[in-house]
Amino acid sequence: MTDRRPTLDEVAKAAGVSRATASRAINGGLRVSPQAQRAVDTAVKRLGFVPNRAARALATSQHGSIALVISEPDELFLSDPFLTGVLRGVSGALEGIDLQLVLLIANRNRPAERMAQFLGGGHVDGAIITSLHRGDMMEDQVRGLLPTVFIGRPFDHEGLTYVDVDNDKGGQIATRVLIDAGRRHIGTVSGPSDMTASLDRIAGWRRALSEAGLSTDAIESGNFTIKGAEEATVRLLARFPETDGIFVASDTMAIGVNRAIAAAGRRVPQDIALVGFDNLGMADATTPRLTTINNPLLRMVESATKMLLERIARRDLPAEQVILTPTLVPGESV
Amino acid sequence: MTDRRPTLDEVAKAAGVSRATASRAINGGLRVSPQAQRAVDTAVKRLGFVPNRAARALATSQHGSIALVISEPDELFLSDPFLTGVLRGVSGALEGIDLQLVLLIANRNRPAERMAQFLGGGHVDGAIITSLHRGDMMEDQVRGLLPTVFIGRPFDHEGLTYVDVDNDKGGQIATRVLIDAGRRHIGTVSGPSDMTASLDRIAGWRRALSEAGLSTDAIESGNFTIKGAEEATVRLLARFPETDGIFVASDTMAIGVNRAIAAAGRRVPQDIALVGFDNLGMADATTPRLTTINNPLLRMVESATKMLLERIARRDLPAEQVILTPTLVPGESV
DNA sequence: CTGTTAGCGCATTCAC
DNA sequence: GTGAATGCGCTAACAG
Repeated sequence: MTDRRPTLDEVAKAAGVSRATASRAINGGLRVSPQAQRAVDTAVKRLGFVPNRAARALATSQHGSIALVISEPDELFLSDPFLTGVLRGVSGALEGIDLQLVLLIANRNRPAERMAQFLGGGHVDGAIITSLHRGDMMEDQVRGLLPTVFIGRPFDHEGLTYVDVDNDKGGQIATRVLIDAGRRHIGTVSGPSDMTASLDRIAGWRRALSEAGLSTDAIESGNFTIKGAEEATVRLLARFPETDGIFVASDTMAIGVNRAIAAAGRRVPQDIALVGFDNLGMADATTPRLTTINNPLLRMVESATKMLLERIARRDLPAEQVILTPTLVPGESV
Repeated sequence: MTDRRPTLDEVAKAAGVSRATASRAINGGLRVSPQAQRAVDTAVKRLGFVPNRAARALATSQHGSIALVISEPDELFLSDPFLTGVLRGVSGALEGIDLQLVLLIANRNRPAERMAQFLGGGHVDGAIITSLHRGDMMEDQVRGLLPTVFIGRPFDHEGLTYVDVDNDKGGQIATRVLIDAGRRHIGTVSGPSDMTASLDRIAGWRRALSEAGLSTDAIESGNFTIKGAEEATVRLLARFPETDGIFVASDTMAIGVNRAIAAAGRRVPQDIALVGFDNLGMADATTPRLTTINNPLLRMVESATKMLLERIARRDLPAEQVILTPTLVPGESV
């Protein structure tokens, strides 16, 4: 358990070169003679040398790691495929790159401020922040402190770099599908009001309805959870019994909406048509298959990661925003 | 962006003490006079000093980080609440402890061996490994190399420390519920055969059936995914049309099972009774509410994290296994 | 209780 | 192309 790992010194000695040459050979091999390179390579292999990251970090003041911050104060903690998608995407984008992924999850006991303090502490080379809520105060804490890319537009996005899907447009597309299907009493089960994604989707829903001259009163928050959506739907149907279409702000919530509709003795899509949002696998889980809006999450995450890497390499890049376009995914719920 | 962070030297100078004293004051304050402590404290606060982790790691040869390894070769990557639960649990158990969580996700491009190599490289103080598949070869790579706790029994568990739920017993409980409800043709939609959790649950199912003198032929693998489960159920019902009960090895898969049953024109529970496994939120997503087996995942994860911390503190602890007991969660699917 | 002295392992000047 | 020297920021002996 305590067999000391070989150091660069030992490699150099074994290869019959100086530590400096060994170091160069290991880091790209610039200005190293072929034979020295070979000698070092074999020595490295023979001894099983692995550079000590701490020492390297100390010497270069680069840590070889980035933080992934998930700000989720609720107990619920995104029982959504969203999180999984982000993890998978970031991890995938980091393949082949020698960067560690440090995971920071903010919650009640570990508030966002303390996260931010850690980020500012200079322990990582950069950060990707997602699932941000209003009041997290994360924005100011990282602005100018370290390279950061947000996934999902932050509330206070002045001078910040982020990638997002056009949630407003997505809401519009979804709602228009319902309108085009002849529905005239279209409600929405929205996400929590402290996230920009929720607000933007609501805005799109509202805009499409207004343009069509329809009422925008039927809105209830489902908090991005199954149970929350079920309860929201119950309230919605109580307030607006004539509802014949619902834009559900996430596919996960559609499960709850479906249940409430069934409990009310109504059918999808005959009585009430449904359009969801995300298409991250959950749409397959509903019967009938949900019509939904594709959220290009994986592309967003990959962009975010690439942008972060650029920003780590060149710290003077101006803030940049990337907005991807959502698309309709037909199903059988309209 | 490049405003240098204060160093311990500067704190010491500001506090009018030596670097050593400043260091002691910051690390617990042992053998430090009250006034020196105060002086250092205020200096730290005033300068906004944050210890450099790399330097500290280099000096102490402790990295202040543990790895969470998720071994998921499939593209699917656990679209299951399981992963979320593990992340949340580990993150929660680390609260207040100054340990970073480094996330390692193995997949096709980044095979488990390379993970293991990293782990052996001495960049983290310990590791929690979960979602292990047969052939990952992770076991040998970490054995004796660094403190490690597995969540879910590894295949080759000789001398390894792990926590697990008693999957065999869970399978038995689930199957007995079906038997007690009068079902006599009980199949199972299982997980992938390269995970111990799958095999153990199958074993429990088989044992309960054998004891009751019932057939154990009706088994199909659903691979722990919704779609896989749907297809498995189609096959199962084709092979055994008389099936009147199914033990579904995960609640997530139950969604697919449900769909296949509905597509076959049969009803739950009247025609076919269902018992799932996990109770990690997904059971709420099915109609009727799924009868399932509680998987004490959060407790498992918390145990695993605590055990790891102990093992990091005392590297001579003998291997240890913790097996938690699953319990029945009544629903309306039986 | 305190300060002085050495490293931890590596990258990187700078002469050669 | 190579090696000797220096420092990254911190902790840990040691002597006082």
